[in-house]
Amino acid sequence: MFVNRVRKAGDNRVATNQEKQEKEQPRRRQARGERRIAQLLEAAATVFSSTGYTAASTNAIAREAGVSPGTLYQFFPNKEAIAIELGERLMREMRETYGEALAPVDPATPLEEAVAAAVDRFIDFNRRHPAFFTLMHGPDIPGRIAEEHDALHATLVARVESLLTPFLPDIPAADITRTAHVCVAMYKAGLELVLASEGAERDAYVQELKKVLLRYLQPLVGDRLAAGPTP
Amino acid sequence: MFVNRVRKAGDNRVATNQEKQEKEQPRRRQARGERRIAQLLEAAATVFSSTGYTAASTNAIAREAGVSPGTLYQFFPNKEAIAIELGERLMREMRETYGEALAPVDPATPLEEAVAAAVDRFIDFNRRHPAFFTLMHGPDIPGRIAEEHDALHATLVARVESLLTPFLPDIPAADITRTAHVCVAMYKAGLELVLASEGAERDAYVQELKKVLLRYLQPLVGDRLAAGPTP
DNA sequence: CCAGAATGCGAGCGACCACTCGTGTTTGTC
DNA sequence: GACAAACACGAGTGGTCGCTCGCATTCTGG
Repeated sequence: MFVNRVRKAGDNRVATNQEKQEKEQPRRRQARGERRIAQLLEAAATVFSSTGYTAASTNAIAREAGVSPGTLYQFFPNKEAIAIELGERLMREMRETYGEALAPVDPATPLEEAVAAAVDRFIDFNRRHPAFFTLMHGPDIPGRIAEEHDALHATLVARVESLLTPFLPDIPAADITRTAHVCVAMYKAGLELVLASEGAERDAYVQELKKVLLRYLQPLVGDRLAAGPTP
Repeated sequence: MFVNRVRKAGDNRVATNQEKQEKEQPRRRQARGERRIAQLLEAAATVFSSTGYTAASTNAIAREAGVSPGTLYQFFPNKEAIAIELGERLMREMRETYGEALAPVDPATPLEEAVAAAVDRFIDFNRRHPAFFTLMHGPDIPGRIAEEHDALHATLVARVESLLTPFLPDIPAADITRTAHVCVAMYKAGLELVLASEGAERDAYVQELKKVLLRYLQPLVGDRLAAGPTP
């Protein structure tokens, strides 16, 4: 279903003695440690979003954070763990901030509003956290993050599906699923376009993205409701 | 004294020895060499499309082609050159096969047909050459291929623009350009969806992609048809 | 048929990278 | 203040990768 996932040799996977200790032993962490972790994750976000996951070296992340490589490994067992933790924090923040953004399944809401609101919110989030797009889109991400991405993708599709279903009672479920997949794919492509532009052009692309989604969905909904908000 | 010298040990990056060689002295190549090159490029296409550019090792390409690493470097100065040559050959084939596919600027052609034909042709090409998508889409591609990609992208956008323009005489050029960018972006997203599925599902996605593009463009064209020919 | 060019091989080199380890410093607790 | 644990450092380790080099083999023109 998804693009080529590369789990490549080069992730020198070594079982370390740290892993054994951290099995079920929550390490007593000082405030300084928590600060370092936040600092490292911020640095990682910067480096990841500017070079991608694979090309980002742990030394570069440590340098960006102003610490030594050894310090980095004091808090993360390996490179992948950094990306996973960062991804999880971003996912959590997104869910907290926009958790219910995609689930106003009230069929009274005009489709236009639902689409516009969802697009605006998600674009806003991605604008504020460029690393999120990098982690969830890169073709070079390791297995674990890919799972997270797939989970997020599935959630998105499911939400769109449930958002669509009340509008489309006569359509087979398989068709609705496919339609949802198309919507998400088009949203992602539009997001890329939006993130790559600035200022007025960016806003214009946001409008175009909404147009694409709306016009794609309108004919389906039109069977049931008169197209657009009726005066 | 044999051929290529230069290249001190430790100069792991850029190849400067090619300039002298290929400047005005095309290497006399035997039929066997041409065969090897084709063989290596085919192997590279396989490896690239299955693992991506960065993760693909030159040794893996050589192994896939059934030759030694040294033999590979007999014909290509470095890894990037392999991708560049492969990209150029694919681009050339695409231009030869579908060169004029996107330029039937006959305004009499219904938009629906134009869109459907273009989509079908390009999808067919990408189905037959999976490496093309990998090379032109990967975020991990080196500078030179990125240039190629940008050139192709610009060409695509320009073609779509010129295809659109006769339908939309009243729209500002900037808007048409933006619309073309959106079309190409949506096409790429749809292509990804199509390439990731198979059989009937694949065909269904092709249909959906056409719908997306058509419905996005229809209102623009519709304005014109409704208003009649402009004086 | 035979010089020399083109082709082929594969062990190995240097660079880089993820990650470690011995050692020293700070911090919390008694 | 004493002690241990957490934190910090950075040179070093093993591994992979792009690429090379000396040498063997095959082709081609004269």
